Amino acid sequence: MTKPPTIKDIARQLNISVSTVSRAIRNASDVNPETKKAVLALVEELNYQPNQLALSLRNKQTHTIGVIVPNLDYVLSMMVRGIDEVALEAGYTVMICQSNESFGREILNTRRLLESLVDGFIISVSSETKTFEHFKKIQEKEIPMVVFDRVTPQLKAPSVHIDNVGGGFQATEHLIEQGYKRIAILAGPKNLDISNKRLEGYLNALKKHHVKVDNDLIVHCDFSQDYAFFAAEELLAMKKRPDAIFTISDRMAIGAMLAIKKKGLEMPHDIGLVGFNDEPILSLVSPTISSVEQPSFELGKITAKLFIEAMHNPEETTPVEKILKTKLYVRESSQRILPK
Amino acid sequence: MTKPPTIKDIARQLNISVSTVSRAIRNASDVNPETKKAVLALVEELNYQPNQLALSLRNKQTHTIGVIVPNLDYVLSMMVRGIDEVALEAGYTVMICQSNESFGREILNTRRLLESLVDGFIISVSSETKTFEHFKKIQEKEIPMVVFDRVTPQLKAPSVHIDNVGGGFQATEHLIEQGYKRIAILAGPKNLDISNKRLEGYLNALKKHHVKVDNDLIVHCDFSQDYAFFAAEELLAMKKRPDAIFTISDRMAIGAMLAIKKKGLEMPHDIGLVGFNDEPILSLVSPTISSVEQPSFELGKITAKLFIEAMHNPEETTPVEKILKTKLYVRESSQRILPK
DNA sequence: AACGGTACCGGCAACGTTACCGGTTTTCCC
DNA sequence: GGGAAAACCGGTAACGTTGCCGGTACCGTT
Repeated sequence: MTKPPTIKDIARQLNISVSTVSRAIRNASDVNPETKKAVLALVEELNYQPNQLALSLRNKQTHTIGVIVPNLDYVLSMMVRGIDEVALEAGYTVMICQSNESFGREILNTRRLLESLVDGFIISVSSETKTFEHFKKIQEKEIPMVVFDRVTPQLKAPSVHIDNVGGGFQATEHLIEQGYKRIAILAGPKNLDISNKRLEGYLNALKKHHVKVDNDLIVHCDFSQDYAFFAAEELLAMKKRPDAIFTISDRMAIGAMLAIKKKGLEMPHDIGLVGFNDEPILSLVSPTISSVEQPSFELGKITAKLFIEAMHNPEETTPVEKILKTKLYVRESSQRILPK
Repeated sequence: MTKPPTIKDIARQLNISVSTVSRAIRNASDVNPETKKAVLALVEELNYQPNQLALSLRNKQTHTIGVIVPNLDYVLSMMVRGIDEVALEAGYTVMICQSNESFGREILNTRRLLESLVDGFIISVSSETKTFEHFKKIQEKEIPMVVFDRVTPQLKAPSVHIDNVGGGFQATEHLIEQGYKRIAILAGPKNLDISNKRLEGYLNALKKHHVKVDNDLIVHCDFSQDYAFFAAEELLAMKKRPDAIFTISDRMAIGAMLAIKKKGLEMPHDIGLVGFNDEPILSLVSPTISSVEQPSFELGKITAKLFIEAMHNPEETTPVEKILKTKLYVRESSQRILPK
């Protein structure tokens, strides 16, 4: 285990002081070109690499960003790739932690990353999270933080997310326009803002088109396919069953699709279905499923850019909020009226 | 920006030396119980957290593992979750870097992680990677390293992977037993060991059952669905077209499926299809697609465990190699003969 | 010859922590 | 009561780096 060379080794071999070596390596000023050349030559020869730990200790920054995500499903892993892309470019290394949708795990991750002295946080909250004390700690220490995708009004921080209200509206209005009358929504956990917003969009669309809201058609369950399946089964077992379902995620849409098939109903004739996220799988199943697309990769990139900005203007007064537009992709599952 | 409290602050407030504080905090020995109590009380009050950077600098270890993966698709993100799980338990923080299947990016990631002075590496190589100098650098520095999933004989290191030969064999033998005569294989890039091994299993199965190898039925393409689609189209356009296709990934199986449907062929009657990975999507498409399952989450956990072992026995002579069994899931796409 | 300026360099302290050594006081035992 | 051991504590150096300050040598100017 030959220890890596340090600035001291170079100084010793060249019979000069460490200060001079240090200066030679970065700051051209105040150092004889000859000396500098000698130092750089030796740097090359010994393959000297500055010790980042020592630098971090001295400069009080680690050039590391802590990213906390609830999971690494299709959407989030795209977003993470976007974050990674931009961060790497800007000289940051990213530490990705998965909370696995667990509140406890999220707290642990936060603590670990704080201990690692990351320069900042990029966060998407877990579905279990209802209190935000662990994140407040970050803010108390005045460490930059940006939330993305799963944001929450309870956390005053710069945020990047899609227009969830708009997305919910797009999906619902589309179903209305296709002539569906009893449109149900499979929403997520009630504490998740992302779910509430999509629900809000759903309600907005109903209101705009003077459709009466039926609370029996609003169902909350968790994001998993299985839960969505059971929830959809219950919906379909109602006396006056819905003739369309809007699910706020594609995973749930798959669950709903399975329930619909099991019940023997035909899409889009008997019932319409629209999901959210536009995962590739939707064009592979039969019938293909309509969905609201969000620009995941782009969103990740924008988040990282915003973070880096926030990093450089530490004292921004009003937290920025960036909202990205969604786009509805209409497929077989909801298209009763063919476009002319 | 109130600076976090240090051991010095505590010492000053209690009028004792930093050495004593340091001892009080971890090593019970050589410190008066009274003093210790006072220190711990103040630790609590000030909410003191040891500075990991300083610790790392001193102890020459960062308790951080660098993980490099080519992407975060279904299989790899499961594996990463397994790694994360075990590492976190053992007190390590994980830095996940995606190479995006790019050789250059992989090198950059390696360098960055080396600079970050991670305690070790857990690596799955990109599909572009043909030379391994960048990883050799890790070994020269005698930093522990474990490779997983996408391993390569060119890299002498402890490794964890599935039995790729066995998996390829299972899939192919199954197709033979179902009565398919001209079985094609869609393999991956030629430099990927993982692909070559599955191909080897394919050849083994043919040999065992005295089926003649037809080189026209062995096609190499990259892992993407689109490429697989085109490759499958070409296969199906042959004069003597294959009556079964084994693809070494599910993404490719999807591509092949689309080509088969476009051609108007029926699975499993006209043609059989078996994929690899057993992604959930396979049971959602129609027909459902058979596939070779690998225990991804488990594999990740085992990898991390092996890494931690390697960490503690730095001078292991023979690199361990752990091989996990695969399991074939037979679905509609390949089941011509119904089980009795 | 005296002075000011510049080019170059080295020493010290500091970032936060701990290992090691040496010192003082107390306790214990014969 | 003397000596040894135990209990407790503080100072120093070190991990690798850089900012700051002060110092020397040389040059050109008056």
